[in-house]
Amino acid sequence: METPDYPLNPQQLEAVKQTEGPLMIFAGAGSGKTRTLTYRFAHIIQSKRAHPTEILAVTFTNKAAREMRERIVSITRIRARRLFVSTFHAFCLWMLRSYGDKGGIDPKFSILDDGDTKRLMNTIFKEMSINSRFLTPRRALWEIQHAKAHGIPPENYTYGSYDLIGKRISEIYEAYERHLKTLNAMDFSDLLLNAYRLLMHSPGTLAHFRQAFRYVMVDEYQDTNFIQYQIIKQLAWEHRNLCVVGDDDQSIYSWRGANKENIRLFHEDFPEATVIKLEQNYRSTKTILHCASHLIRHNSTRTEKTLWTENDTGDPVVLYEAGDEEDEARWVIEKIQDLSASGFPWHSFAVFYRTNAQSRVFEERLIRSGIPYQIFGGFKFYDRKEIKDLLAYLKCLVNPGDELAVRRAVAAPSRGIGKGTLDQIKTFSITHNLPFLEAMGKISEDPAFKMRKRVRPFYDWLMEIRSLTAEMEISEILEKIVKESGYLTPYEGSSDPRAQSIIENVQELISAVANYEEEADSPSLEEFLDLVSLMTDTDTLNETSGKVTLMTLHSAKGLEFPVVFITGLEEGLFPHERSLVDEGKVDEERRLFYVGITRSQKRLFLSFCRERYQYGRASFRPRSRFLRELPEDILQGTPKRKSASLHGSHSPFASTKLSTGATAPPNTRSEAGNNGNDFKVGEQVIHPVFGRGIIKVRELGNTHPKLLIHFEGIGLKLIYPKFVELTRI
DNA sequence: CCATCGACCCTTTTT
DNA sequence: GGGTCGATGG
Ligand SMILES: Nc1ncnc2c1ncn2[C@@H]1O[C@H](COP(=O)(O)OP(=O)(O)OP(=O)(O)O)[C@@H](O)[C@H]1O
Repeated sequence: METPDYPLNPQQLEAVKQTEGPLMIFAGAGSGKTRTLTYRFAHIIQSKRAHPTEILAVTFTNKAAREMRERIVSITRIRARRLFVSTFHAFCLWMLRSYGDKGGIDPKFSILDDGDTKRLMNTIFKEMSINSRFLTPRRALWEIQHAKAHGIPPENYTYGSYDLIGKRISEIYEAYERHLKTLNAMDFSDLLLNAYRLLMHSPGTLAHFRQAFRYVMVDEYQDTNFIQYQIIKQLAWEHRNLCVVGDDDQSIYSWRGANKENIRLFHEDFPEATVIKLEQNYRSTKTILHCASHLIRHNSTRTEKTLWTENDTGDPVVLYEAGDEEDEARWVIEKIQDLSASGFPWHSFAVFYRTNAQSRVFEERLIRSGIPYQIFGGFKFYDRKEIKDLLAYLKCLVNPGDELAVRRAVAAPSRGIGKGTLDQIKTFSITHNLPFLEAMGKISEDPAFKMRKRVRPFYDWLMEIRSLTAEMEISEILEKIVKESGYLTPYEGSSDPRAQSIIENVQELISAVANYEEEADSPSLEEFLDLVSLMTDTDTLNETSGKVTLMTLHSAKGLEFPVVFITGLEEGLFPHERSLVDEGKVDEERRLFYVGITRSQKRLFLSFCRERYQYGRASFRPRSRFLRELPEDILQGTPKRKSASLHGSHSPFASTKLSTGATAPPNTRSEAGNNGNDFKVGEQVIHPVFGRGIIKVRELGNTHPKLLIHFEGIGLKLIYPKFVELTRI
């Protein structure tokens, strides 16, 4: 059967038709890679080459998976009971839960999130009495995650040539693994690593999966790590129907073990592979595309790609030099309002930044302006304390070995069972080789332990709930836990908005559970907890939500928006200072910028700040080197602003046209002014430009105090007395 | 045992 | 500026 009239160009169609044998689709941003992969999946079904469940497609995020699944269903009109389109993590988790017993894995294992692993590592450091400036828990975790991404077990761990520190980390790694085992838990990297081990140690399982998935496809291939590649390689090794899709210029996750080298490995392992290039960009204007291509050429190690578009030239890229982050946010929101007035709906806009910490100012401004927005990254709903507390109860019910969950549940709310008691239970569980919760059970019946009187009621209550899990809905169980534990009691009737929000969040959790039960085929507590563990907030992003989107550049991968703002283009922030030590790392930052630029369909706005508050202190940084790497002819500075808005155009920081090819111009601000410390709220002053005004707010800031001044006939302005000559009346 | 306060480290980026 | 952890006193 031939392809129906899929809306694809000839190269895309070629990739779709080439269903047999290894295939690499290698192409630049916005060239329809994901679209091609989706149609390829559909085509394999429609041409009856395989049953829908015999095709595996791996995506980068759950959201991408969900979208691809929906597209496939709408193209093929199949009734999809279970399509294997998911992230690596979700797929590996599924393998482990359903076939883990073949590799000696207890399928009820818990998944530890970042906070859990951090806390675990802290206790390990205490146990091993490690207190070093060079070896922090954070650092050890980082090393271990890296080792795991490369499939290195503790005994083989080495750290460069620094034997001493390497040996220490290897010991920590070993202890960490031991703890995970007693907890019957895995961290995120374990999901991949243990799935790989399962395949390698259980020939029957490997054979089964090789047969089960006759076609394998991977999106965002450039950001797969070593273990992920080994997994797909193993699955596809015999039938060799492996299609990978990627763009080396968009590799932005090497810091968490992603390995661009996988592109080369693919060619080595599958030398017969066909390579198809896609060269037409369907997403962006000519200007934006030119900007992106010009930038990325500054990277030394990359494969040159042709990328062209039939789209319009479009508007110039706009650069704004902001005084500080408040001014930057002010400018962004002003632009959003302008464009909104000319017909762009709120969800056309995305504001990107390098670090999550930068989001706050934008949020505040958006709230004040009454613009609806959605923010991703940083703090997740499921990271909130009240949510984690309640989920801990549910985890105890599933995995009695999960000491972390039990400890958390016991302490929320506090019920007279403290650290001493819990440590005794811990010791008992080790000496008697029992899961933590069972040790608690034994102790609560043993008269030798005085504290049993306090432990018993809690334990019995938990067991009672556990005995009900079979017959009750999950949401009912959760409600029972909330009610009978008295979790909300301290917050009820409180007028504190914080308490109010805790109650609301708990209610939201209950409805989330109920919602899950309604949607799922065969809901289970275990599956719900899995979904929560793997959920990221980008998964809840909605492109037609009628809201402005705020996110980091990393989260923006794979998305597209009509109007994009890339903010904080300062040396040390973007590229981040942690990357400056290493040319390769700066290249990755540049790719990140490339990814950001290429998310944009119609308009692109860039900005940087002269001054930015970090950790509450001011820092001055020159504009990002990346700005000098953009083509100067399409870049347009925003003309110097004339008063009119709430927060001021501090005249010394007027925007300038970008000057390329030279180092950033020196800071032109005058140091002549008063440093502001001797102005008081309520004082009247005269400003050289705005005239007579009264000081409303004095913000002491560390180095550069700010004054909020109300000027007659003009309104409120933010003034830096250090840079302007203010005269007292 | 637990609530509160202060010291300290922190910030890249996320499945 | 903020969140986490440990010391301290109730
Ligand atoms: N043949 C085509 N005809 C019309 N539109 C297309 C075609 N191919 C791709 N597009 C559109 O171009 C945009 C980019 O496609 P897609 O997201 O698949 O590209 P991509 O290569 O995966 O992008 P990136 O790697 O930058 O995330 C989408 O809006 C898609 O619908």
